[in-house]
Amino acid sequence: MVDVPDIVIGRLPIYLRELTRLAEEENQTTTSSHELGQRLGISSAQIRKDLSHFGEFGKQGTGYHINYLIEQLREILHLTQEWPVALIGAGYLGHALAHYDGFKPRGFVITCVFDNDPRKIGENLNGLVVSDIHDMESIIQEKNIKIAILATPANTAQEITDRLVKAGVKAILNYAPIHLNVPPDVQVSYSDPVVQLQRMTYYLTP
Amino acid sequence: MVDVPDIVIGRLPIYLRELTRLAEEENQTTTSSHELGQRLGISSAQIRKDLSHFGEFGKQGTGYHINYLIEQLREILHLTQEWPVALIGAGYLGHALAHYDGFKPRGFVITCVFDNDPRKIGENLNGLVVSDIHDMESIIQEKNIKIAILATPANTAQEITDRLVKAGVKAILNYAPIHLNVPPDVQVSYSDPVVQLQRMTYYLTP
DNA sequence: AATTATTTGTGAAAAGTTACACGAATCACT
DNA sequence: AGTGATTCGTGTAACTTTTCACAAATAATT
Repeated sequence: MVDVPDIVIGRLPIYLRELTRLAEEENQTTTSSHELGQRLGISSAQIRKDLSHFGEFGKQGTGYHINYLIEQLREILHLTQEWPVALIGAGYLGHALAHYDGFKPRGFVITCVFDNDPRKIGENLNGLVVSDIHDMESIIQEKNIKIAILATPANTAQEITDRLVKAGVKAILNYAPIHLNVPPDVQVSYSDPVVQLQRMTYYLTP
Repeated sequence: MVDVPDIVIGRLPIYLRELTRLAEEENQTTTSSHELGQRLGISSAQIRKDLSHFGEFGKQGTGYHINYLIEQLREILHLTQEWPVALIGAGYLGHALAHYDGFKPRGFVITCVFDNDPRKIGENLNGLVVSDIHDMESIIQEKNIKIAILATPANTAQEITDRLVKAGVKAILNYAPIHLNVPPDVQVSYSDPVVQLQRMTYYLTP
């Protein structure tokens, strides 16, 4: 279990999401690697191989008990605790993230919001008061926050990242359209809509 | 040039983004695969291999002329035209996307916005009037739109996707937390912040 | 009880991706 | 003009990831 490829880890949240759907919307208690793969456009063999890195969760002839597999995946992904998250940036995107109701049921709670714009500081954002970015480090350390969502313009992103890392943050979800330099023990995940659109236009005929 | 791996295509927009930065912010006219790789955390050999799928853009001893390489990448990715984009969903996320000023300079223009909520229809969203989703197909076909951004709740996403595909859309950027089923000639790109966070928590010690 | 149909977990093969390393071209400097 | 330093493009090797295919276990059916 020591050295599971990151590409495998990246699929586990997608399995978890679809399993939750199967349980909640289709009211199923059991599924198979074949059914899950069908629904996700992934081969059944890949799903079985992925899961086999962590143990034996299925039963020949039957498949997987959905609630049990959900529980196992939540443990593997360290989702048995709720993770507090710092949100940096209270612009339109910050608003959208602060109001998103999909975080809580899947393990995350936005706990504080920061901005450097005096007009935004003090604003109430879905129950959270926007704090001065000057206080970012102290609040993050006080609340022992390890995850941040970066929703600022590109020109401040690296500078804020450096401050987040110094404050002890170990995972950053970056919405700014820029590559971030971080130490090897800090995770970064990127979300630049234009990069995603440009990848797709390659396949389109102009 | 016929069969370039998708994983290579996915890196080209990142090269393009960093090259633009080098040109605009660092005022450089020339760079090397080594410098570009350093800045992006990618090996120089990989950058050269990636580019070699499409031609020979560099010069031994010198490297790459940035503006020329940008132009070539824009042609490869079909970014010499501006792409009109339909935005589905005028909630908080729709607002954020409609106000994002990063689309235009990188090749995309949100041209129409749809929602099914009567309170939102008619609303002015950064210069765009929100249309009734009932009119989605006719407007998309009339404007010959091939790209859509899906910013709706999960429970309507597949149904709207089916309608988009019927209307001729060939690329969908999906923010709803759900896998979409589409025909093989339609591209889908996913952006679910929770999936990205969950991938990172695997590496965090709880 | 025996037979047939499912389905898992996995070793081995196949396919895909990345890194290495080097010839060749170019540039900078003496 | 010659020497040394850069840098590209690329064939090959190393590594990673996916697919295949099958024994073993279970369930359903006769």
